[in-house]
Amino acid sequence: MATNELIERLLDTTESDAFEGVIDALQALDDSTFAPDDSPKSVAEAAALVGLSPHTLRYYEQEGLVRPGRNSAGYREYSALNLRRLVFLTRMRMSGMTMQDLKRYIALVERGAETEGERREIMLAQRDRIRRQLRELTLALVTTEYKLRSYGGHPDG
Amino acid sequence: MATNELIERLLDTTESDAFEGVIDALQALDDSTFAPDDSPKSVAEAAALVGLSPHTLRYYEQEGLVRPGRNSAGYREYSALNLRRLVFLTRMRMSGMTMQDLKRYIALVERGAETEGERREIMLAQRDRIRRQLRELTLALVTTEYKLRSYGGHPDG
DNA sequence: CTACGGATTCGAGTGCACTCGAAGGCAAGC
DNA sequence: GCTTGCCTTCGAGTGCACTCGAATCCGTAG
Repeated sequence: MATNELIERLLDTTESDAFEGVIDALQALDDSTFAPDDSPKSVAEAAALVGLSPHTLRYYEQEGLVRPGRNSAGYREYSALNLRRLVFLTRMRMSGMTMQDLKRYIALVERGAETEGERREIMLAQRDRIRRQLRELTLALVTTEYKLRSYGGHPDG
Repeated sequence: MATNELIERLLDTTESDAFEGVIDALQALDDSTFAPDDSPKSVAEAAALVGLSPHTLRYYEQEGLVRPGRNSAGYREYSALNLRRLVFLTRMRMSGMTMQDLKRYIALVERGAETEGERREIMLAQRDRIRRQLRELTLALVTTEYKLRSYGGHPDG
């Protein structure tokens, strides 16, 4: 998977120009991975593409986070744009953003460009949370490495 | 806070010797931070030191994760060893280890040194989970950076 | 002696994010 | 035309990890 390679490059990067380049590359990769063509996807197909269950996708819709179209039989049809939205939602959820905050954010998106300032605030707060989590996770990683090294030594669990 | 500096050094480190050195340094720092002296701590003091609520500490005890002593009045007394255990528990919880797995692990610890092999397996699995999470968080960070850069541009939320 | 903060136990309640089940509709294959 | 399988809606149920409340006990300060 080329994503890993790009992430490695990102983590090694210090100049902000290269950083931006990698971000764009990852975005392009996302688009081709999650929306391989323009044909609308059923709820099952969309779920498989983004790694959620059909149930969860319906739940997200009910909460106002996505609005897929409907075909003549009333079935959901997820466009490439819908899929991009779903990928964004899963990323944010995985990074600990709550459903409530996500609903607030998406409501702003639907209200249009004049809400960008407020959205920016939300994303800045989210970035801080992610950074703090990265720190905590690193600490946890250190702790498990320490445990792994200590077997046969320290007796304190 | 010196922890951050040590983490920076850790993340910049490639030789495994230096890696181990930093791990030990962090462990020593932990010990002095969370058990400043040898006097046993009350449930409120212990909670403040590790950043949990007294309620949660009692809950952990009820689940068999710590066994603080008791004073003559029946109050809990957390020793330095108990505190180390609590720090470990919070680190593992923060990194997404479930209460069930933690209970399993601690039960093995209490059974003594002959369970080290099994404990090692659990910690290896935990390390993998943490690494995966680091990857997911990085992806989420990239996504929020992308959003932050895109305001004024892309119209797709 | 009494008030007070903080300790104890126990079981019940909360919030989050799904997750499921029931009852039924639609379209392709035999 | 009937089965099969995925689709629909709706409300209810689940699992996790706390979190709280009520009733009671302990020890120091005034």
